[in-house]
Amino acid sequence: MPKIGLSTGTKWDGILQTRDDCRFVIPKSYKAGMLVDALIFASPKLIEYACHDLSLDQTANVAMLPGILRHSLAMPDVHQGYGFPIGGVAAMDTEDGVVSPGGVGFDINCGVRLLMSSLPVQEVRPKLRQLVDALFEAVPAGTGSTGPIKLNHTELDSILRSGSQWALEHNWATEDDIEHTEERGQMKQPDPAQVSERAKKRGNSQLGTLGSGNHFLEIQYVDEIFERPTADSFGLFEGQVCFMIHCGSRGLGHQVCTDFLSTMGPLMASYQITLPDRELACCPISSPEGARYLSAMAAAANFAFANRQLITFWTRQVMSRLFGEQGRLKLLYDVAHNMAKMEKHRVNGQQKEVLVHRKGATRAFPPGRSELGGAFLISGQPVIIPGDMGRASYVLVGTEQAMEETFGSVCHGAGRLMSRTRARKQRKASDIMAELEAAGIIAKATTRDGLTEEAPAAYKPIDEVVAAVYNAGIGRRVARLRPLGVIKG
DNA sequence: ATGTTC
Repeated sequence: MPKIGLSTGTKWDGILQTRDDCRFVIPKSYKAGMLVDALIFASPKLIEYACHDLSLDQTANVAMLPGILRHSLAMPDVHQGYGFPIGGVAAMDTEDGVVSPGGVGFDINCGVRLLMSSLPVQEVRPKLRQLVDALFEAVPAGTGSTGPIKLNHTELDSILRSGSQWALEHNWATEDDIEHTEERGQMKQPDPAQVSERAKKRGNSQLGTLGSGNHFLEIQYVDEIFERPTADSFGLFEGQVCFMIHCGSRGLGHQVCTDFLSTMGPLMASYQITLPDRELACCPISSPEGARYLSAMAAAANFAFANRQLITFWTRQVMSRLFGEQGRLKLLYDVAHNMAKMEKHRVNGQQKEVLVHRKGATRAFPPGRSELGGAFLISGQPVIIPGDMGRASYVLVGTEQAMEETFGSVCHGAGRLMSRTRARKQRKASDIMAELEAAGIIAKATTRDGLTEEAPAAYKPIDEVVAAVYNAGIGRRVARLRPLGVIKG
């Protein structure tokens, strides 16, 4: 079997077949225990990147999980994560398959939304510094940051049950926001009783906060439209100022993941599950523990939807103060990047319900899928792909090809190229800030590390990641956005 | 990602 050019020093030394320009395969014969092939979407350059960490080993390991259907999938932004790679997709048979907290990730329902203004970039630039300062003031950011809302137990449970719907009841959201959020901002079958007291304690002061790491609030403008009719139907136009919010379920979701990893790990032997990596802790979907995790995950996901909705509200308040009626913001869409969901897919010629784990991957449904309401039923689902703070972000749209190959999924971002430690050592925060300013981008972060670890050079080139997606036909480009200002944790 | 080692 052909091996592709693996330079010395790469960590991956296994079998990797090149199927075409954007598809690479690790056959199940590679390693005992693999139940299906691993299929990686990439380019010759991006697959090289994936060979430099544990991405491919992890993608092969996921192919060993009981009940996995079709392929263990990796997106072009893949990089190593906890057990599963980030940029991984795995769909499980609901009868004999497993659910794995590591297949969702620590930040349950980490996700991203795009708010559209009606303002052209030239009208915002004169007030850009003021806008960045006001947003930095209005949106709590950073590790352990807390917000102005203190929730009692009853209210927190209400958020865990209702997500964005709770925000609507308190006038933090509009009906239009709900219609433009995946799952209408309310995952089905949440159970607050499955969320530990410790998780609730961590979450009860963190609603409406950004957090740290790769989370951000960015001011952007539409730089290029690739598909005009779709852009028109989404409400996107050249020069338009937009706001991208990227964050998740904060300490609450993190604790839910931690709790269930320690619950499931010791139980695997009793379910006769043997896997090569303890980070792949899992239980059958049909087991009590599997069901409990899914209902706790749904509750944490609802917290994340409400969290992004509150940050939306703070952003609208600032825009209204600075631009009045002109500063109105409409939500294009809100997508989850870290989630396991029950969905109907065609497998081996028949429609069946499967559990799709997406970890650092975005649902990308085509026109006609019943989950999509209103205009998206005709256009297909908007897919929002953040890049890095210096280059670009994208809006894509879902395709039928994705349903056939990736259970309706695409990448979730650029994907890290270097570790946080390496990124920190490589550049000074003041240099990155100066470079961004020279490019007309104003960045404001709570810590210097927040900037160095998230420097553009720490990420893969988003243009190439997105090119791999549309070359494979699993998503189409609608618009590219450029950064103007960024708030970091 | 994360009260960045209960």
